[in-house]
Amino acid sequence: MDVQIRESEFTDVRQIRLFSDMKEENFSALMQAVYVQNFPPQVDLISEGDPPDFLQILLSGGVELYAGWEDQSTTMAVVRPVSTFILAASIKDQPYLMSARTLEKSRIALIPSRDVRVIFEADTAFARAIVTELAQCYRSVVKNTKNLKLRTSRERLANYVLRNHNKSGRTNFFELPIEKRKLASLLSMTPENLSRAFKALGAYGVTVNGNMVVIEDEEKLVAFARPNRLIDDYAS
Amino acid sequence: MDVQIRESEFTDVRQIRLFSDMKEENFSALMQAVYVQNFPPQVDLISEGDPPDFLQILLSGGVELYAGWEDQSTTMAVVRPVSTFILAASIKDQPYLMSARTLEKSRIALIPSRDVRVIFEADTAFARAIVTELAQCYRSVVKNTKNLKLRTSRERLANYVLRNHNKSGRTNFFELPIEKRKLASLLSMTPENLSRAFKALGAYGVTVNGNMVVIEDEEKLVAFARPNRLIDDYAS
DNA sequence: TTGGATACTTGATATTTATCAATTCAGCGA
DNA sequence: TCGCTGAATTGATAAATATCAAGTATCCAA
Repeated sequence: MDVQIRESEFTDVRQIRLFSDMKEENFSALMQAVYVQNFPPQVDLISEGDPPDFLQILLSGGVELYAGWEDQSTTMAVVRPVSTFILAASIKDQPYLMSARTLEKSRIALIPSRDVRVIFEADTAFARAIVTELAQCYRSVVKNTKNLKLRTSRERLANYVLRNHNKSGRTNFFELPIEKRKLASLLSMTPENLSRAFKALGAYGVTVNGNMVVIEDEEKLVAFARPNRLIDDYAS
Repeated sequence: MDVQIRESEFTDVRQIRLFSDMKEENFSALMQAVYVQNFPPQVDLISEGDPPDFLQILLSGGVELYAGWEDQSTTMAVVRPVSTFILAASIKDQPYLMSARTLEKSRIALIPSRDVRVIFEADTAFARAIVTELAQCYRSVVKNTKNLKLRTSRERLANYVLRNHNKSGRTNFFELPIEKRKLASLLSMTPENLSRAFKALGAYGVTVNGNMVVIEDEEKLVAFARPNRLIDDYAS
């Protein structure tokens, strides 16, 4: 059942970089076209190859972007609120390259791609924001490619642990935000390999218990992971 | 020694999608700021981590984009004329994520990034073209990620052969546009592995002699490579 | 609280890919 | 044309990663 966007969500969406600078009237016009839906976990939102009818905004919950080939499938990214996804397809009006499914109970706002393209033509601030967003997305994927091509699976895991450690305030522990088999796929490894890789990081002061990861000796882990701002820094 | 842009190159540049729709006066303004340089082969043009002073346009020759981490290095892409590179860094004014070097004798036009950003604000057609270009770049890297994560090295090579076969007019043969060790790096494999992979493709009608690749049985190769438009189609 | 489903882990083994070493081959300048 | 240099190939081996098969832990619903 489709529902209205809530006042607080309206504010959240307005604060996304993509929309924050656009003219009030254009933002309102976009929000007129929006509709919001609630989804249970594990629901397919879009399938790769489909035409991009909507730009989607995750309001709450979590979404997995994944892609397949023949009988294989791999997790490409995890989206957390509040942010948009599949912007490039919407803008180019080209088929989705990735599928998306909810990880958990999620609320998602849908803006018809047509409306996005219309406002894009009309609002220069919006156009500028889209450029920034796309450039950011592009750079993220390039970093990910470097991560994949230049590092072993253990090194990828070690840097993943460090990134989450930093993201969660350097408190020397954090909870894995996704289940391990999805993390394995995201890092391009099998669940078995991930399990063993975690064990191997024990030598560098990392211990895992369920979803809880503890970093006992950050220095040692850094020495092994050798993080690099041109790969691991999400900001730049 | 810096030189002037040639009349024919001016026309070539004007025809790049990125510039084709912009106002004459703005294009002229950009071209005023341009300077052109000739480079011998194997010259470093930019280094990852550097600030993006210029948007570069390859007029003739060839450029390799590569990236490193610790003592490793990998080829990320090969640029052919006439096209721009490192647009995202220029627009975002963020450090380059990749280094670039000439593969052969090359002519390159340099536009100060500052000028690009100024004209970007002033010319909506240019802004729109930049969005299209960035979306295209993003989608290319996503396809590449799928290629890397979902396929074995032999499958990547088989699909590489098929793509070049199609690009060169389906004449059942083509010449490798780069040396094999760079191709190996591009496909994320070692030169030794590439050599053996080519040999293995013999079973599917592919023979290699120096830089010449012959496809004797396209059907058989397709059956092995299983190309997919959401990975191998550069257009969409 | 209990049973069943599913994720996770562990061990054994297979496959893929990388590394190292030794030739062979090809291009190029003297 | 010769000889040098670096690329490419080949063989042997090692390392990384995947697969298969149990077993264990965990979560959730009845």
